[in-house]
Amino acid sequence: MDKRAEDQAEDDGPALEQFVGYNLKRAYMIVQSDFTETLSASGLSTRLFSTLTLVVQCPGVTQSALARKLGIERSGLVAIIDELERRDYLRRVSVPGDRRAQALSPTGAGARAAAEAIAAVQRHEAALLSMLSAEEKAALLATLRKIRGAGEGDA
Amino acid sequence: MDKRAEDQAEDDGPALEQFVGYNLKRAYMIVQSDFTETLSASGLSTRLFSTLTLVVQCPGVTQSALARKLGIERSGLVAIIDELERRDYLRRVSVPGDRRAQALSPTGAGARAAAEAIAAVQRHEAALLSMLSAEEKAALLATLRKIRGAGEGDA
DNA sequence: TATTGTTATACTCTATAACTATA
DNA sequence: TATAGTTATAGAGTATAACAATA
Repeated sequence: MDKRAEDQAEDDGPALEQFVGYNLKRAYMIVQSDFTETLSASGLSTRLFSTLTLVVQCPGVTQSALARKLGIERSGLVAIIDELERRDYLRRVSVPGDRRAQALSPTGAGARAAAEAIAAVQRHEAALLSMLSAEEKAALLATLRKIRGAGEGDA
Repeated sequence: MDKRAEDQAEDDGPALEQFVGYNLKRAYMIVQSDFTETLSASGLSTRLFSTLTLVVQCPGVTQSALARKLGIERSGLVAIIDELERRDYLRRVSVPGDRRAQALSPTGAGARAAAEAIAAVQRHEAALLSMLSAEEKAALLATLRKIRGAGEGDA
């Protein structure tokens, strides 16, 4: 019995395994790891991917609004936008009515990169979760959205 | 309409919302945030909590085996063990058969702290997820474990 | 006064590489 | 040669606090 098998043979017991939070974290790390690997082909990190995807989806969104959508501070968004602009995936354009704000406008290259990345993630996620039936996957999504509803309203 | 309502009124669309990974991340962040807040009363971080819990549950485990259980590098475990030992929650004890290894032995204070933290997390998690029926929660755990089974075998 | 974008800074978590003492 | 614990170091990712420009 090698070390890996030895670890798995030991029962981690109910203490951690009983928690939704613990299982959520472990499952998330599996999916996140596959996700990161999938994206690395496009040279996109998780942050760049979700930011780019949202900008493509909501062209003209301001940085502050985008930071709220992403659930991060607007100060943290600056470096992400810098990088996406450096890759020519989006541009900061001034907003006519408000000279403080920067609207984010995806370029053609950005839209193409987002579409390709989304397609790749769809393929890889479907393969990774192929052990789940369509019903199971739907039930999982419904439950996860319920949990999100509990916490994201009063955030 | 304030800014928060405005953000929510915009549809984030199918692009990100369709992904299990994205919903897993958002749900995980909700639960993790509640978890961290709950633990802060005991002065425990997530890392300290799960490490201490595992040591209490598997007394005598070595650092290398523990690192594998936690899914982190053994170099990263050193500071965690240092901190738990500093708080007198566990001790490094030499292993008779192998002078390289350090077995981790929980103290009485460590066992008590772990038990209290687990009880607190149980209470808070039950309250946070009170919108889920017992069946829903069981189905969620079963599905999450299936996902874990897919990824943690070949890790 | 409040908000937008920005910078500077620090903190947490984690990984990699190299070292030592053992095996 | 390989493994256990350790150290040093670096890299993400994020948060906080402050600032100038603008509302």
